[in-house]
Amino acid sequence: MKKTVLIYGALLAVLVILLRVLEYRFFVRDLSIEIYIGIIAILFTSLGIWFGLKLIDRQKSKAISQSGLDGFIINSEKLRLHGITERELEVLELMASGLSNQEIANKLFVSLHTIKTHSANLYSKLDVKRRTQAIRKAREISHPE
Amino acid sequence: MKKTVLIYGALLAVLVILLRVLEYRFFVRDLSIEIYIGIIAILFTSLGIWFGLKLIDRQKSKAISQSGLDGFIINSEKLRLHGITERELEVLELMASGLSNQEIANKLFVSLHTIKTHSANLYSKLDVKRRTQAIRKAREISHPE
DNA sequence: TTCCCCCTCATACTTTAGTATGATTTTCAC
DNA sequence: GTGAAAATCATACTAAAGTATGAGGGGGAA
Repeated sequence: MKKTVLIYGALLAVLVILLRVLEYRFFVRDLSIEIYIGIIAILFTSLGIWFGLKLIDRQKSKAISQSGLDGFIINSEKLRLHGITERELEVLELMASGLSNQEIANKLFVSLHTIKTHSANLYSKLDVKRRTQAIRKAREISHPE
Repeated sequence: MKKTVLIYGALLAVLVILLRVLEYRFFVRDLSIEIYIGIIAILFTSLGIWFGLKLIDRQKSKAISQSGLDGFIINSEKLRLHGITERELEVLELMASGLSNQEIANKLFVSLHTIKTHSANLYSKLDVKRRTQAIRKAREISHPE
């Protein structure tokens, strides 16, 4: 956690320095400073959005998993017995809602690779081969009868 | 939606101008430009975070409004209203049971190509892009509420 | 009988999904 | 603070899924 802060701090510093250098190299006070400021603004707004979403996502997943929210498939308790983790559960739910791996990755702010890893683990835990089977099995486990 | 963008854009512009004015009034190029940039960076990072949160909020309400379902027995009648044929229905059911296209093809004694054609037609009739979405949508149509 | 719909099959792609393996980093309990 | 479990990201594949387009045969309705 502290490392993360340091990294972000460093990144920010680097960006600032880089911008400074750019200013001297290319803008040389000739180019309207408004444009310069605009660039900085956009850059850091993006950074902020990304950072904010990352943070929120972390909080959210914790909160959701406890409130037992949302009527979908998932009976967390029963699925947990199969060794399925919190994150895998999230991925499973999004899968069941019809999203592609890429879309899930965007939604959770992680890479496509990560989603693939999660889903692969999920499949082996549920003893299935495909996402459609995983969805089906999860439903069976959650709502037996 | 377009209005929102305009509002935010205007807000951003105002901020930029304000910063520009501030620069002339108080900093007058004496104060180290790094600090100046830093302030801008922090400001816009905050703006970004706030904006990101706004976005998330909107997504969340949408996502929640569309979930909820249960067992999946397909109500042919209702699906037929969407122009889905008998064969397509069969394919859909087998899909929902987690079979691959190849497996479906074997089961129905037709070629893989045929299954792909059926599923493509199915998707366009259900207005979806993937099999998981088709399954979900079919379930929604069959068991509304 | 001719037209239209359904089912079938095909070629030739592009895009996602899934597998195998390895690595780093967090987190949490002991 | 160590160690184990989770989560992340990555490379490099192979295997499915999905898209676009065309085409032939069969059966029912006009």
